[in-house]
Amino acid sequence: MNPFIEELRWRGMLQDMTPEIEEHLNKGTASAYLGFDPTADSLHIGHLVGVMTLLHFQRAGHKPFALVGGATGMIGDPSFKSAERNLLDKQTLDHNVSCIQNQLSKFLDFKTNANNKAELVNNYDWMSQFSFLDFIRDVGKHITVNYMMSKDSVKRRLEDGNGLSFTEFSYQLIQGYDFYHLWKNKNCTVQLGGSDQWGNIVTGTELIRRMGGGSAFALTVPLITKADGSKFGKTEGGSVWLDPEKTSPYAFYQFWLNVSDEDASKYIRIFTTLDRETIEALEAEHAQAPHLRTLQKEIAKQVTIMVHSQEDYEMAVKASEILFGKSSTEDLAALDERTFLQVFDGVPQVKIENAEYTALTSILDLFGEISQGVIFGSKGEARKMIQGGGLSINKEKVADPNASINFELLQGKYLLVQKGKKNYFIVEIV
RNA sequence: GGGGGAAUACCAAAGCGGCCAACUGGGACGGACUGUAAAUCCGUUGACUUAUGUCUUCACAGGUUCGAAUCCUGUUUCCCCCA
Repeated sequence: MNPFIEELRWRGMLQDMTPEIEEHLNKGTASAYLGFDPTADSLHIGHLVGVMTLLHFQRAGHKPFALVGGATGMIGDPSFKSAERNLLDKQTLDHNVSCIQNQLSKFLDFKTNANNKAELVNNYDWMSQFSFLDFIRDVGKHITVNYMMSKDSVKRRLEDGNGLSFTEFSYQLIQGYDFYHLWKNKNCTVQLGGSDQWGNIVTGTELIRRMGGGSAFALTVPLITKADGSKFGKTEGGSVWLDPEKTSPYAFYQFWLNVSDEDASKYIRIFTTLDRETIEALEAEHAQAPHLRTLQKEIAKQVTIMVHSQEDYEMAVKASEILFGKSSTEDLAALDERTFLQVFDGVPQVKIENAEYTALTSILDLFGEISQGVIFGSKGEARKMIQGGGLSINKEKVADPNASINFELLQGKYLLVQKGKKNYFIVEIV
């Protein structure tokens, strides 16, 4: 029985672990690391699982290392990818590394005076010191190719005929060496990671045994899935990023709010730090009145606040109420301009000259060339949508495409156009 | 190498001289219902337009015909059978 492992277990975050890890963690403060691949200049919500794992580790009194793969990112992990990766150039990589480091610093406690202060490391710092010859002599010598080829991640690539380059093949050695390096220099005895990392991690423990004669441990977290089988963390717009420039706090909040009931129980355990009693109480509440979506709201709240801020959360709630609640034209008109623009941050905008606007004779004309195809590709398309009852302006449904234009402009200059349920556009009359 | 078959819109799949911008299913997009859900039901789905219209489509290039996705010739690709 180890508190950290128990915590992961009831949260459904335990996939696999090496045999003696519990006894090891029970001995006192241990150190563990978890790696992040700098494939982009922001983390996305998939990475959050790793972040939470480290967070629980630190909360259990242990010392977490967040490793950003400045070196491994140059190679590309073959794990469960179907094809060879494109390599990023050094400059992009540097940029990505610093962005990700910056984001990570928000989640773990890097400032505490306690001895389990979180630390940020970059494997480029030690890997870049290595010459190729030194590496293959000092590290490569300890691991056989047979061993490396027996990994599922490599086997799969060999079997499906696409093959993999020597570069990607050697990935597990680099990652394995990271573990050895941290074990040797930072007394880091545990590596945490997603279940797809198991093979790489074990190569690390193997290296530690052979090169250092020591023992080290591994624990993996399951891959996050969705009940309907589609990929977790994706929306029509692509990944859900932690960077507010890439995914607005509003969109971020919405993502969590739209999680299905089946997934909500699972996610609230993984992505929030709420304790077991609280979660079970929320689940009971949710079961009583599923339409209130208690679980989704709580997840969305917790995660939005953790990743963004209290203010961003409140703004997202406000925006959601306006966009999806029973708000009316009056409610819209009552917003001050600042709030209005914040709520509709990221919504596509069209600017129309006042003279042109007043010259329009029918609603349909608004979607002709004057709006540059932003809202509709053509007038015919707009007409169909209006006839299908799918268009609202200022929250009021437009029924007749030929009706004349007679809208109250919000803030004296905006029109809020809604296409379908979730697509909003702002027309600004200038 | 010989013989046979197929190529249709995002996908699958009908059509086999005019009634075909092309049945139907899936997907996508809208609507109703609902919990900003699932299930269900309804509508749209070549383009532009809103007239009861024009234009561009049924592998590609030619041809027959008043008229072709439908017939003929050639080309390309794919599948099957025999060697």
